[in-house]
Amino acid sequence: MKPSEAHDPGACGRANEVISLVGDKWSVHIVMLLGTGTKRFMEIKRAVDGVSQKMLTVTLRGLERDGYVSRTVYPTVPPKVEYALTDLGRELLVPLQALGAWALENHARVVKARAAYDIRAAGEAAE
Amino acid sequence: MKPSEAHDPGACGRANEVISLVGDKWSVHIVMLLGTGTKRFMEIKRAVDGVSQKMLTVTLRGLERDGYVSRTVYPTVPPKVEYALTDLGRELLVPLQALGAWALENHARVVKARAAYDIRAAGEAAE
DNA sequence: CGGAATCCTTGACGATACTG
DNA sequence: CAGTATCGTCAAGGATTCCG
Repeated sequence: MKPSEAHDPGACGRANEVISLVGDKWSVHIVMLLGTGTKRFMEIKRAVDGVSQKMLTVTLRGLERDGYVSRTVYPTVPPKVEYALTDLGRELLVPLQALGAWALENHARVVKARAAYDIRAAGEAAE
Repeated sequence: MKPSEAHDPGACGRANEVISLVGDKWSVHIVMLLGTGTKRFMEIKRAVDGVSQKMLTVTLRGLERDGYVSRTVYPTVPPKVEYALTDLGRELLVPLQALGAWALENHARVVKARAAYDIRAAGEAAE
């Protein structure tokens, strides 16, 4: 899609399904993390700070359903479940990391813009 | 943590502030749309299907605060307010469109994976 | 260990009405 | 036209508990 092109509704609808995944706070974390290699459930839980076990389960299910993540159960005692990126997941990692890199590079500018905005807003409120 | 092990907690925290913007369903739509040129409030509302007036206002405020979007008020009657991407916004557009392009290209694979998963799930439930 | 089930709180969002 | 304000709903998500 060229930038000059109009905002195609149909395309955006379809793209949204994938993008909404990025919207899920934890999905991005997990995909990034699994980009570094196969992990077990508890490893992910420890690595992704602040995630509840429920949300982790739900998120992993969603990623598995969408074909980004594979889930392998070893029927041992105690149970052992490994999560890894699929080919699709590894491909998704590319634009995702591009976005992440941009975010890191430009985070300071966003913070600065926010501070400037808040000062302006405070000034107008006082006037 | 080494660069090869991409998931640096501090970095992810900072990156999240920007990525969480992508999480906002409407923000992406709007940034993409404004990528095609300056728009008025009602133009955006009409173009972005399903957005309520309130959410549009809130989202635009957020984008303005973060420095992605500029807001220009013409004190005429009736009022006229124009929204456009800032330099920062246009730069964000790059990784965002990369993600959007990926989403469009691979949407079919996700749908397929989802269908396969659902069939598997149904089968297990029946067994 | 991994996960399912339950309850419960919060805040995100939509609908509506009003203002400049 | 471009908002602001208020209210009600509703589901996402956290805490907890039980199971294989």
